[in-house]
Amino acid sequence: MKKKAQNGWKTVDAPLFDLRGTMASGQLFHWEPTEGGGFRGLIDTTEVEVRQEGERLRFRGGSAELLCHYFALDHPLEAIYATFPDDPAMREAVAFGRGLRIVRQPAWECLATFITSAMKQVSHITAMSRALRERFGEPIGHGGFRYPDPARLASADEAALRECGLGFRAPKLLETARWIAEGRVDLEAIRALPDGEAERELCRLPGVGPKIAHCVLLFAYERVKAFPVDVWIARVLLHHYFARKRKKPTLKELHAFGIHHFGPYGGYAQQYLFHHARNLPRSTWAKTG
DNA sequence: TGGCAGGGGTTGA
DNA sequence: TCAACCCCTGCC
Repeated sequence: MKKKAQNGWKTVDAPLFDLRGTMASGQLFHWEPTEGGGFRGLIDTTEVEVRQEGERLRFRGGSAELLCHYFALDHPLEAIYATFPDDPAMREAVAFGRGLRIVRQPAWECLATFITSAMKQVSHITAMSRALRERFGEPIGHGGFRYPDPARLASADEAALRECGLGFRAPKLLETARWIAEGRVDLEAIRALPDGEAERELCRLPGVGPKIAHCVLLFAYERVKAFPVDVWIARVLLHHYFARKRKKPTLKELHAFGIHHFGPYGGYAQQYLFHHARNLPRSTWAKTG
């Protein structure tokens, strides 16, 4: 791991890492692209600007350790790929997304962002995240804002959240923020629970169902086997693995298939399939719905 | 320019 | 199992 300061810029080795792909893979919604082809954002409370130069990251703000941890540069990607099922869909997805990593996100920010994501496209999730930060978050550095903590959102009123574009998600986020601020739910305690129990605890929260619980397990609690099934993954699975089935599987059945078929790093497999699917022509999915 | 369909899900009946 | 929930974006 190399580090070298120059005008505040430092570098760190980042072999087999695709920064742009990771940013665009639907797990992060608050990084702003910069003119130099990089990104500016916050890692929890630390303002960071980062860009990729070959197999290295050039960054300012934060430390090499912080970036390595956040971007999960310690995950053994080649070994993870080796656990994936050897089928055409998976091979194509890995070839397309090589270097994509599942980031270690702060739990509250991850949970709150995914509560706002229901029935929304990436561009709008990004807009809601920005609006919430700017309205309720603490300002940091050069125009950046922290994600508002549960206590801050708990003290907001629903109308203010709706003004951030949340629509019917506003009361859900508000209630969940209150539960956490009041100590009725402890996200760090959930982190320590086994997968099944953690999922059940998350699903108690208003606005959290199986899909969002699986996203939090995967993106915040590093449960790399967790397998969120959203409409994109459902499309992929139906298209590649259930095309000949007469009876269309339910979401629950698709989830069970995903957990079983994709192995110990199912969450990684899911992320590669998702990222690949979203970048295929729309006509690919015309028949699968 | 305006109108309309539909979207990365949850929930309650 | 299914409609309702907000509202913004993209498309015609």
